Amino acid sequence: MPSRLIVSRELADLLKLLAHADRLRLIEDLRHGEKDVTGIAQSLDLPTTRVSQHLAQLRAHRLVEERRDGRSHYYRLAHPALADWILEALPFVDIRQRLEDANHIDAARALWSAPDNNSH
Amino acid sequence: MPSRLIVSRELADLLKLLAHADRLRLIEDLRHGEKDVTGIAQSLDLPTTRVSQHLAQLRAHRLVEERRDGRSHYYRLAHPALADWILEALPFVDIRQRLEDANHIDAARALWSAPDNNSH
DNA sequence: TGCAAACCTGCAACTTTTTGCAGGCTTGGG
DNA sequence: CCCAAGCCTGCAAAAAGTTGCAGGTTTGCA
Repeated sequence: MPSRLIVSRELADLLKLLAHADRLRLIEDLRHGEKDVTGIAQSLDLPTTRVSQHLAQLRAHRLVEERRDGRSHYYRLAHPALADWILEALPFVDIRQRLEDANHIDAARALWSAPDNNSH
Repeated sequence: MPSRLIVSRELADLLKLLAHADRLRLIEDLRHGEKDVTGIAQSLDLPTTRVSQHLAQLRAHRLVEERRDGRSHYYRLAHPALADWILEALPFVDIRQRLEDANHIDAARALWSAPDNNSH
């Protein structure tokens, strides 16, 4: 039984789901608590339709959970540890391109880890 | 300055690079040491052309390094820690779909972590 | 009841990736 | 020198992913 093959496909699906700048920012945005679609759209400066489409994908794979209250749909990360795991990839991002400016990643990591301060 | 935006794009590029079943298997295959293109192609059961194309992508992003010896090109992971990081995503793969058969992932993890034994 | 806010989905146009194939380069051996 | 092994790249067809828009649903409020 080709277990390795199956797992690699499923892992690839997960990574594919995460491999989009909007969705990564969205996950980062939900890192410090739930938020409604309009709120996310505003803080990421994206049309709500697009945010909704990204959320639909994340929802289909159970990476986010929804809570409805009135007209608003509040989303939260189903597994916050996944966001932590993503942050651990930052050193590799750095390596991937050039070793010269290894410091701007440190700055970015600080930004991402910090509570939301609207510094896009 | 939109640091967050830049980082999310670069992170997305990295994830995109990894988000392919062949490339994940390839990285896993190199986990226990260097190997030449033909060797990789055989153990993954893929045409050498395809392996070569995947390697070109990984090489372009400095995720693998090359060593030539005679007619063979030997590849190795530039950063083995990245392979470890990938394995840490397996619990999320499991979560992503259904919680019922959480055990087949454990089996797969064992397979992936074990030294190469040709059990595809 | 009527209207608007907040979301969601379907769909078509567009962009990006993947894949196989044809052809090219380099190395080692006869 | 010539051939074959081993690998690489270019290219076009196919597949997959993204995006904006039009239109739909539900909820709250007057």
